[in-house]
Amino acid sequence: MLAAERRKRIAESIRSKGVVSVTEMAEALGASEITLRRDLRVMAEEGLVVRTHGGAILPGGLAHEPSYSEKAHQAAEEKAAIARLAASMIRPGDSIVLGPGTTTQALARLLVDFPELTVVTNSLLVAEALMPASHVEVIVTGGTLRRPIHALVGPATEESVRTLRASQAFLSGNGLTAERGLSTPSPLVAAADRALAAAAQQTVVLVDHTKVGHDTMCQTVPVDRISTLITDAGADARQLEAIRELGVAVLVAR
Amino acid sequence: MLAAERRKRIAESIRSKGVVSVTEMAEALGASEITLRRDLRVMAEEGLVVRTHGGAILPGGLAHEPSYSEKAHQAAEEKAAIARLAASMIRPGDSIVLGPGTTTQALARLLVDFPELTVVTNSLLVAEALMPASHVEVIVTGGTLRRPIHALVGPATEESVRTLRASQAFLSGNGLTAERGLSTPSPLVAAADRALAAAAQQTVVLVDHTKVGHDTMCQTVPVDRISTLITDAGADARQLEAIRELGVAVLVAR
DNA sequence: TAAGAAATGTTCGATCTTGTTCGGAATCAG
DNA sequence: CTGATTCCGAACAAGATCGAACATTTCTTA
Repeated sequence: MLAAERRKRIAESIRSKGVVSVTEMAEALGASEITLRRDLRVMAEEGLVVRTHGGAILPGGLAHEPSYSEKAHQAAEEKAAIARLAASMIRPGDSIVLGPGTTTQALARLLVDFPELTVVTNSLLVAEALMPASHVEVIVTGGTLRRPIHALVGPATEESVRTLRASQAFLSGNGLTAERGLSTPSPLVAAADRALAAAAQQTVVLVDHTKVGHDTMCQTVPVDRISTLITDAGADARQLEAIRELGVAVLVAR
Repeated sequence: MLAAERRKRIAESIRSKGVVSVTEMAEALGASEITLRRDLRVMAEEGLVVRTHGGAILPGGLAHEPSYSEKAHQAAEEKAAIARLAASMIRPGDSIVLGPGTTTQALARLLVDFPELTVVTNSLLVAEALMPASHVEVIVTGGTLRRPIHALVGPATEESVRTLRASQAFLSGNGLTAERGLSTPSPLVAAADRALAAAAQQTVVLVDHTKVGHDTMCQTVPVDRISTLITDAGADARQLEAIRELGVAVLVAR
């Protein structure tokens, strides 16, 4: 295994998952931990990653430093798989909407080398992730900063999306059921999500299995407004079937 | 085996896998390692590959220039001093505007523990810096992402500031002279800066000494619209005097 | 066929990379 | 707060890779 090849794999892994662990990568690449640490140190000096205890995360500071352990265990692998499947639905020249959330952020990172694309987002994490995507035009909605999700919400957000039209909106949330559709705990976030969905012809919902069957306070998008659902293999089959019967194309990422 | 054929095979291999190893290719092509090294050296001179220890990789893959983070370290001490002085001008309960730039970002970092404050900004770096500032309400303008300065510009930016009013606008720029006022190289950025300044009763300009006396393409704020200038001790005294005579309060941070 | 030129291979000391050990620092669990 | 665990980097040793210089082969040309 060449050093350059190793670093490339590290870069890929960190771009799709947002985080890498020294131990995991050492095992996956068949190298010792000290070698991985040396790689990460070099990459950190080049600004490609930011070193943390036990691994590294993407640079850009916006991703509030998740001390690794926090973020790593939250279904990062599943989210990356969902993001990959979602990315395959996007065509060059499209205009798309990306909502807040770590899954949409993972999707954004996959669009870095995309040729010709316009992305509308209210998520600062998505905007940050698309910073190196030189062929992607990024339009950020205005609004009030909602710290927990690093996104913009409020009347200004809804107003600034009103004049925009996109082909697809990729949204995430905290809960999804067949009865109530996509939901989040905050009314402000829900209103912003609704506005984003209204700006697109199709709404694609990205949620990992931990959210399927859950319901939270505020409905953002009813099921009949969802055209596609992308989730992972761990999702409850009965819920998925119920959602599918309501006319939603349900895709399971692997 | 002809040299040309060998190089062709090397090029094929590197295109499909992204990397080649000297040892592997030597064995696969039945040539010695020194020959492969010579081939790679020639191909590297032609820009077809990038040489690494043990092999070569595709060019451009890891091309990453840390232009921004580099700039952040220039005159960091002076910028911090300017930011401190600027922060002393802000009162609890104020509404202020922060423009793009590393100096305004430094100012934002000083406001983290500020009680009661509303900040309007088009800079993602400022928004990021204010993420932990739990008592500061952050309003981000909409707009198109301008990557080099991590800020939002364009008609949407100007539109979204139109309904806002603040007491002070803290702006930076790439050049400042008595004749032409504050200037930046980009018309889009200049228009955004003008809109920000128009939303505030007073305009405070923050520039370190390296920018005083410089002039760049697009004027953002004429001198008679500047109420206060904050710079550091290295600035040209004659320029400062000329600016002061035009009615600007000139403060020198130490 | 023979001489010269170009490409290729071999040897060898220098350099770079990698892995192991170990003491210290950071983080976590209780 | 404390002890245990994990992670980190320094220093050294082992192995791999490098280029220079020279030897060898292959190709060209007369």
